[in-house]
Amino acid sequence: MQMSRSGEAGFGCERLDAARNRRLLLEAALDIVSERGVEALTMDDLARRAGVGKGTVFRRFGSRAGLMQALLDHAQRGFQESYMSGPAPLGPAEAPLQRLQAFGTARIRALELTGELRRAADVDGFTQHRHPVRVLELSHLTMLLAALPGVRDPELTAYQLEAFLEAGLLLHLHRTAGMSLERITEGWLKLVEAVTAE
Amino acid sequence: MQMSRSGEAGFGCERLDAARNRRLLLEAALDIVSERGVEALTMDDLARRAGVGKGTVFRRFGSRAGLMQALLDHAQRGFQESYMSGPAPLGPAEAPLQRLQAFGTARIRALELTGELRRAADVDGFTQHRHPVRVLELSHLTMLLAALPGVRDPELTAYQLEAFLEAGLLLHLHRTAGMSLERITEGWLKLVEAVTAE
DNA sequence: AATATAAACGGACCGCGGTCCGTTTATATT
DNA sequence: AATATAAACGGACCGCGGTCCGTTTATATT
Repeated sequence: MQMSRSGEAGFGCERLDAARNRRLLLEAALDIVSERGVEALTMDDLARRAGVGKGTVFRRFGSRAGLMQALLDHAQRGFQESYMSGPAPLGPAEAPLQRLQAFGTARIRALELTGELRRAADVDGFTQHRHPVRVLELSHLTMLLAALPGVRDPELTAYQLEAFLEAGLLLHLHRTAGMSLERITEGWLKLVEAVTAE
Repeated sequence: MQMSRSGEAGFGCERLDAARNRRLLLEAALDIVSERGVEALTMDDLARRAGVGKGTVFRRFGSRAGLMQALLDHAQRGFQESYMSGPAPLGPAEAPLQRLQAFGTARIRALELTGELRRAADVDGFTQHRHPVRVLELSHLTMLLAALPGVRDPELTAYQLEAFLEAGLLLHLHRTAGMSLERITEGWLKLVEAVTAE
């Protein structure tokens, strides 16, 4: 009988061909996205570029949103480390209020880079709030808010803050409504001040 | 030569067959949605039920999201009248701060009824912020916020408030995160207080 | 009433995301 | 090395949203 797979610790226990195909697919996806943008990526195209069958793509990532999620996860890894264990003002050396403000400021600054990717990973509309990247950010915001005396319901307040940072909204404010990133950032700072005031 | 159509004043200048088909389609769509839910509505199905060609559906509503928008617009007409010209606390007889609070409270209370419809009308992710229903609500919030002394940037603050009332988020908070409507409403009231405090 | 014409119609068609299931292959076991 | 088997593979297939374009029709004009 075959050993049952552990299933823990990420993808370390994948079969060799599976791991190789994952890598091929992610590389091909990144190529397409950087060449022609997020919208232009189709799953058939991706399968062809990576030299695998279409079924394999869906076996690996579940859906188009899942693939985007994987790309986003990879692209955000540096940011995640920064706000979890990096230097001030994002990291734990800084006071909670300033970390909150720095968090949003960084997110808004990165809008041009990762905005499209985030929006593509959010298409779902319902499960978008369960994506690992978002869940992690949310628990981070909740933790920071819980450390401040003026906040009654840190979890719900975290959702309120995160809602403003949603990629679709920020892109709309910047591109369609024509607001400058400075103005949006200022709005973020004021919002954080407001919800944390005693 | 034929008279050029005015194009103004809604759909009053539609050809008779066009107007009839619009009505047939909206009725059929409402039937399907109330019978089997928003998700179950397909454009082919709708065309068949209404007894028209598929092209006609898209000629009328542009897209699935456009159709949902039309349904939502119809469903929300009463609410729109309430907050624009109805009695207190939603209407103009009440003070701005209380109207703001009543607005969100009403939206949260109506979640079970129109939440799914709103989410379906929002699928786009980018143009969702340009839909007439939302634009109207947004300008209403902006106006109320502009009447309060503590608000520096009413337009941006309106977006921040509206972001929390987004249907996908509220449904997630209520159904997935398990928060009661009372708690969510309380969060809304606190948020309004916070962003309007001097 | 006859006519012209812009508007509306409708269904064949397209490309996409996603599924299904018979085939292949990596790996544990002997 | 041979074997068993669970996992991975891949491409035909499906249903959907959306488009295209030849055909029909409401309506203004004569």
